[in-house]
Amino acid sequence: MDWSIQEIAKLAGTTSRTLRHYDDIGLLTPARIGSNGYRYYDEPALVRLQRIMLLRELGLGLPAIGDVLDREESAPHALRSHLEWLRQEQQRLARQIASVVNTIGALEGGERLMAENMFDGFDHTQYKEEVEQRWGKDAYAKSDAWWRSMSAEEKTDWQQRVSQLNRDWIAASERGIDPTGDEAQALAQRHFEWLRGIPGTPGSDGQGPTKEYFVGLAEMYVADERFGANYGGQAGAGFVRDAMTAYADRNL
Amino acid sequence: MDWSIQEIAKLAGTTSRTLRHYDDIGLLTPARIGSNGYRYYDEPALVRLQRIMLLRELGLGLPAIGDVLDREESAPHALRSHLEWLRQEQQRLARQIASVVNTIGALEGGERLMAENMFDGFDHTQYKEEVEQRWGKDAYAKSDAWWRSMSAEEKTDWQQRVSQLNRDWIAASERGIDPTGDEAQALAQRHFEWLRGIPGTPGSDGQGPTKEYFVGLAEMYVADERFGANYGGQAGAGFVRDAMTAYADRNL
DNA sequence: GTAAAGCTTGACGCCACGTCAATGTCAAGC
DNA sequence: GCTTGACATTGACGTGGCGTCAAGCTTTAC
Repeated sequence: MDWSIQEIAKLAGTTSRTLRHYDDIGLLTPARIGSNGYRYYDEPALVRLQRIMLLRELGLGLPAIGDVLDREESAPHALRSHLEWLRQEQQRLARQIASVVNTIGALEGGERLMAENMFDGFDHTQYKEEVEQRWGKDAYAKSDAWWRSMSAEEKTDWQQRVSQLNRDWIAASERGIDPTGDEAQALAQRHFEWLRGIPGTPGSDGQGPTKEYFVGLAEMYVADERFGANYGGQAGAGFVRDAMTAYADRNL
Repeated sequence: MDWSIQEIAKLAGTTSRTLRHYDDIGLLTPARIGSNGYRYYDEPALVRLQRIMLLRELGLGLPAIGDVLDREESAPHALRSHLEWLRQEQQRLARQIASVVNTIGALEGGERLMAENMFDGFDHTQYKEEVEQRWGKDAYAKSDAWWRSMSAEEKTDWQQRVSQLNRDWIAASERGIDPTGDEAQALAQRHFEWLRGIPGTPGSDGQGPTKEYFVGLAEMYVADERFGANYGGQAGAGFVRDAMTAYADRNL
């Protein structure tokens, strides 16, 4: 199964021109090229594109992105590092929102503005060098160390656990059992453990995710129907959500 | 009180070159220019710069930003519109995180990727036209309508309420009363009502902010010391946080 | 069979600055 | 008073990541 250049552009929310540019500079070459000269992309290309766009949001230049991707072995463990960045971005946004709310309050109160507060959360580029360092030399220190410390056996074991968890969720929801019952709660527990194992997740180095984070993720499964497809559609996602929130209420 | 070009650049997290560029194109002219030719900026210039940078993050071009700012009357009510955008960005990020978590799970489970899920939350530019429209012609429909529908009297009334609320928070915290007591809870109630009045805030058109949002904001006051300065420093922010969380526990 | 839509390869354009270069100015220390 | 180093000025050129034509071939839809 492969896609035309336009199809992949729409999927990724970019343009065909950009994809051709990426081909030109050798950043993302199509899976195959038809006898007519058309570019066709496959699934691995999609994964690579997702990573390219993540790195672009990070502010990296295209050559730097190429370096990072080519020095890469495992896509998943690099994606974990991306997650960390994304979460920092969320915090930056949160601070920016707070800053604007603050400015509104001050302006409407007719008070003096405190310059330092006004721009909190704004500096988007400040870490640029640090970012280049991290993604260049440092080789994903945290995430990498974590993944590398596993033996090949442990790695496949980890993968199988994820896969099994997904299947078990679907099976449980299809059997129509009680999401607050023991069996579903055991699944929620496993889900919790899985999240804890992802570096960069809040609480991954300690007691595990916070209640808010855990519940928030569960809600997201339902809120976005396409996302819930992983758990066998809307109904499955709802089941997962119910089980997870019940678990959070009791244990977190 | 005014600042040199470098000082203001550091405050805003940008460069002096950018500020000179903004001066060149007439987007942000210094408050005054010394006899030596140096640029000096004052407080209104800072406010304008904050808004410029917000609009830049929106993806607007500099000429468009100039248009928007010059057509502007009230800074606060425009900032409210910005808030809405920022919150949408947060949601986009949340979806992007979910998407990446999803990809990790799928890759490690060795499952097939579903292309539509992979890029959820990525499209950053899709709304560009819509944004230009909104900030151009549409004249901040929601926020504007809300603000304009108020009489002059109501507007000053609103402003005074904000200002008074801030002062009351500080006074209460300095008196050392119990944050869970009736008096502090009344303040939390007023804070709640204020947030409800800000369009774009989750729940602003209904029952008011959700518990999570309310508590999250309270936590932020403490987490970032500079931000808490509005409430009379660390201690004041802690007091506000305690009162707000107690309020949320009981009423939300 | 024809039109509309999509693909190709160039090639030029462009915005928001980065990055020199050459020079003037301010504050601190000797 | 003189030097030094940080910071300011204007001017000009450079550039990254595409957008945007142009001219022509292919595929799809009717």
